[in-house]
Amino acid sequence: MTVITWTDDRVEQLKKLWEGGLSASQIAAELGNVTRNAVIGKVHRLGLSGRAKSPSSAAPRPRKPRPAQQMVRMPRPIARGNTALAHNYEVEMEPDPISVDNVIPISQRLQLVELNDATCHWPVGDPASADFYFCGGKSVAGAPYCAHHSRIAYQPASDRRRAAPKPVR
DNA sequence: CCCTGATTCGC
DNA sequence: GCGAATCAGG
Repeated sequence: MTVITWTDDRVEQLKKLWEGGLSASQIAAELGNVTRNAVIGKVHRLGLSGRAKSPSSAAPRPRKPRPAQQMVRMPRPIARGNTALAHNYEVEMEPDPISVDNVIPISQRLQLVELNDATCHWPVGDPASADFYFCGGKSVAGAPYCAHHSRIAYQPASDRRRAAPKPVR
């Protein structure tokens, strides 16, 4: 497939047709092998964008944040109640800096069924283990964790720039 | 919804 | 530099 670019010939024809008042799509059809987007893009690059264009088109466009598909950024896929890990390797959860996990009073510890909006959902220990439990502390408003654990759970971790693969468009 | 040009931005 | 995606307007 011959992929021809903008040869002098085609550019000249483009200019002629454009200034002739033809629309971008018409020009694209005339030239062939190009889309009207390509034509418009080229026209702009050539600097002959302003024809007798509509003033409305020159309307001040503030800026487009262009989130494309807005992607919901979760704080972190922290281990929720039960991920049913078949594997046995060390659960790499954020190690508690102050090691509160070991200090949570047994009386406060909860089983899954005991959790509610007011209790901290922070899992402690191996979910597959019998001594697994949830923190059970007092949940902070808007968070499923107590003040201490929500601080851990919602830590920024890392801001990645644009790691969007986007192989096909 | 069709069209238009305009703009942005990943490639 | 190129052009698809996206936008805003008619």
